[in-house]
Amino acid sequence: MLDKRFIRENPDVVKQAVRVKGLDLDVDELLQLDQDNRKLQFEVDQAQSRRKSFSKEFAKADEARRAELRAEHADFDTRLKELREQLAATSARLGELMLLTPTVPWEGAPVGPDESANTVVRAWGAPPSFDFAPLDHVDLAEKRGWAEFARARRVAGERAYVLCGDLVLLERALHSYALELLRERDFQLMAVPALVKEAPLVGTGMLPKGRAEIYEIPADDAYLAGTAEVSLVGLHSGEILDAAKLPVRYAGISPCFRREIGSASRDVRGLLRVHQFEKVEQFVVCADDQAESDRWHAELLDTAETILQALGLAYEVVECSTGDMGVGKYRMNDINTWFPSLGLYRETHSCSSMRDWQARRANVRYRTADGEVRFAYTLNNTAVATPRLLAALLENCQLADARVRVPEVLRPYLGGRDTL
RNA sequence: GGUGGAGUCGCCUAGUGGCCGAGGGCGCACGCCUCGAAAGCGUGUGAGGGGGCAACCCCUCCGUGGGUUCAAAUCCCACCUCCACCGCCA
Repeated sequence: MLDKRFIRENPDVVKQAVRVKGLDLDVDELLQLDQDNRKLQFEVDQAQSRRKSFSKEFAKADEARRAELRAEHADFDTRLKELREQLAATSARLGELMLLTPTVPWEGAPVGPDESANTVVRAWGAPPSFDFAPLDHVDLAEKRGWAEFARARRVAGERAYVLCGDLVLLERALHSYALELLRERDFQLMAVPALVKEAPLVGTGMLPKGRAEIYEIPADDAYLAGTAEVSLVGLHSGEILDAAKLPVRYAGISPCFRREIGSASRDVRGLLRVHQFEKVEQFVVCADDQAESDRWHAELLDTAETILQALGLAYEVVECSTGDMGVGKYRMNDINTWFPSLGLYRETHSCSSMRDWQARRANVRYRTADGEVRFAYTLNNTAVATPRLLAALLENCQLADARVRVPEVLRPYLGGRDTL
């Protein structure tokens, strides 16, 4: 969501953002509605003001005068009611459009319709070379008795999986390592709800646009969140934070649920694209200062890269194009990790700067030292999302005999074992 | 699942239809006093929207949404959250 004043003053900038992001939003309609809405608001305010003085007079009036006033009121109230209805209609429509307004992307983002326009900004590590025929993560896991797919699907349908034995421990190890790293970097560890109400989903920007992607539980007016970000933003919804409390840094861990409705029959094999997964998410609320936000963006990226480097996984950092980054994002960098079985890099992390787009929706503000109330900036990035990263780890660290070498940083969480 | 109680300006609290245009206390800020501070005294103390060149003015907000009424923090309905107890349960 954007500042209405900004839209009024920079309609062309907003239109340009709508265009490069490939969105469907009529900015002129929005501006017209905004103008209509303000006019109506003004009229309603004035009518309301008169009505108040009527009521005061009524309290002091005698019966004869009261009858007169009642008669005058009848007309007046009809008109006020009409005005109110018009105002409700325009402001509801305006609100809908406001929820679709995009963050203006940073000038460095490649302009393009989708991920095909993304560019690689740097790469780290070399894909491993094997002197044996490496297995893909599915074959490897099944060979070791570490996963069940057919049976899992009997229980939970397509894209379901069961992790078994050491793979359960390895998954935990990845999360434990990520949480510990983030704790050392002054992030507050948070285990948050995945079962959430509608409001935080709207607040984060997952709704209304992403409705098809979210599991809904209508009986309880609830949803299953696709990321811990939903709860983390929601925690501060409606608050005015003390500037001294900023930046707020969270490492949120939660199960995540995605319907993958647009991915029918894509990546149906294995652990790459599943409906339920486990993720440690990095999340920051900071002051509305672009330079500071940029620093946090870099730090969130650095933490993710530190994790991948510590795991010894080759990756590339991608600058996401305007068409790929989504409505609310100012800047987005994906990190793609090497998957030997695919022979390519696949997304394992996604780092986003939202400016105040999310904070405006969720109404997260802060008070500056001189008492001014402002919307905060928010950022987020994956730390570790499993089982996708688990699959990468298996494939990259496999040995000729189908054992898996454990990266050193995970060994403390696996009883010191160097292979599984 | 059931029963009862409660949600007011950062915190506590007053408020049972018009004197609430929300009072008081705490906290906070500024001033007086003081060598300095504390205490004391005084003044101020929310958010959002709109109008005006401006000083300033108007409207909305007492958990949320409806309703009754000329008029709602106050009455009615629904929902949300919290507290207590009962039942069930990891």
